[in-house]
Amino acid sequence: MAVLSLIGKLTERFEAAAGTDPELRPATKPQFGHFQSNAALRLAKDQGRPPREVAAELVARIDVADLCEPLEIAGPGFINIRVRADVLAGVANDVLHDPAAGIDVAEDPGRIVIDYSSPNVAKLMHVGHLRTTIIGDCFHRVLDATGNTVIAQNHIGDWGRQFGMLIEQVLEEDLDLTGLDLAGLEELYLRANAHLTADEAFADRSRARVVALQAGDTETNALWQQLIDISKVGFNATYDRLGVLLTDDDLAGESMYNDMLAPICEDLESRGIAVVDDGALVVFVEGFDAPAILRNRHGGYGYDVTDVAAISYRVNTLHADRLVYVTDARQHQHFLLVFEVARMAGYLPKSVTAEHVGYGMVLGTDGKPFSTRKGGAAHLDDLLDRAEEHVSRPIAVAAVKYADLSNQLQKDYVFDAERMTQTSGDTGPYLQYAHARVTRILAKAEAEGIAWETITVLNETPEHNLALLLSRFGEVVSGVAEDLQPHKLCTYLFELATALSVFYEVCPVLTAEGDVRTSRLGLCSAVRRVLSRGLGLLGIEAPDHM
RNA sequence: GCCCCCGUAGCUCAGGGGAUAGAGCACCGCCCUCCGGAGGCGGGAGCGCAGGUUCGAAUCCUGUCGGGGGCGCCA
Repeated sequence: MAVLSLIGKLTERFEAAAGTDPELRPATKPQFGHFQSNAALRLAKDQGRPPREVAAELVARIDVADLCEPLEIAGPGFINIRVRADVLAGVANDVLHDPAAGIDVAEDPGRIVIDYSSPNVAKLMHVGHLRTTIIGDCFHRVLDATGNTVIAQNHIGDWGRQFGMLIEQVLEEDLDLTGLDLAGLEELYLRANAHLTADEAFADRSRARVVALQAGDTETNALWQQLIDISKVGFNATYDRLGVLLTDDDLAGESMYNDMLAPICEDLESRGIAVVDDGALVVFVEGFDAPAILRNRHGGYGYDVTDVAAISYRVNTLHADRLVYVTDARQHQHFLLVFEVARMAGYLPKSVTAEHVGYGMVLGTDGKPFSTRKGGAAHLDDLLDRAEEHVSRPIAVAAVKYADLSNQLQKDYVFDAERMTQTSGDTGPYLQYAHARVTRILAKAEAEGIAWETITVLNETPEHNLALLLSRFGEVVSGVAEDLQPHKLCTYLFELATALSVFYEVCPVLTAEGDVRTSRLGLCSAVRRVLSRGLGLLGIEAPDHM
């Protein structure tokens, strides 16, 4: 049984007395106590009475003496709440002993498909893939921790016209693919692309090769499979370096939907949802100026219909009840359009939600799209290399992930390797440090044979602040599971780490005595668990020493 | 031309109806016989602009300016 959050308990009591959601919020200033309610201000409006009078009446009716100090009315009619010290010790103790560290299982856990990462075969992962991979991994962890069944779908680009030219180029060079790695394939890609634009005959052969691939020609498909296998090795090397959850089991490339495309077109056309316009089969959707193009006038299928097919597969075969897409923000309208088409088709029922989480670009410190020092298009590994110029690998990865997740996803963000790897300030390494330091204290206590079991007494303000923060962890995590905004978890963890530093200043742990010492050790232990768990949800390791 | 996203401190970012708008970095001043000072305390400095809704607007609405992006057969 998860810990019922403090704010949850208080809300119940207030609601019982006030008959309305008290909208409890953490107090904006320490002198206002721990929480505040503005309920009286709203009620006063409806009742046409002075707010302070309404507040006074509420205070008289609300029964929270077992949880709080006497309620106070302040300003125009705010009700300020200060939680009793013994209650704070109790909630900290609950977190300490809760195996989930206060994370609640979702009320209505579901099957959630997350579409993320999605690199292209025969190409190295580039800057943009950093964000989708990190963000999707965080969603994966958070949604899993809150009791959902998460199905990752790595929608790799393993189908389409480019394979015609790639395979033709391999045949023409009589290239032995077995000796190549992903970087080698990318070079092949560049050669093929240059060849394509320069040589009409080659372009014709490439088009024919695409047809052969789709027709299942043996030699063509064998080469295609080789390209994919080599690419997978390259992708996995990057995933290992990043420490994300993706495996080959999550691969669900575009090619998977190939056989679904023609039937979908037939289905939609026969029902009058899709129409032929200018030679192409399209779906017009109200509110969108351009239609979705299912099949182009040459009979080829594009990404619109592939994404519709993917929705159908995820709903009908994977039985998802929530679809999450993590791609860059420029594709936002595309996905809204595709969702709408799938709704019109009935492939995406009302009971299934579909969300596109768009993220902004990665910028260099000059404010322009991030590029290599030479000015070229940056690969994902270039970014990690840049961070590793300042700190060792595990810390560099933490720094990059935290920098990515700690601001609002839809905004562009500045990749400043030097700043993000600092161990002071709002950074990943700072949080890792906080975890390492508190771990050290606990280890020392253990080495000295000092045991701690229960948090019984918390008398100092910094202890209260830590306990209050601990009590909020569960709701912060459910919030991220709900609205998919990981920066809120980052902010929370940074506040917790900062509160821990303040605590150290005034509350000696090992040199304290009796219940005070065991309580402080317990508090440290609970904070350590939440830091570790919280970082884990961001996909960041929490080392015991640095 | 239409549509989407974003304008908060010198810089990087939180806050998205509620009290005197917060943090980090940088800068200045204090605090080290102290479990990890990779700290703590204090200081200066800000909601692009104009209307509107509201008891109350950085937050919601409209307009406007600025930046980025998207607009039929690429993904």
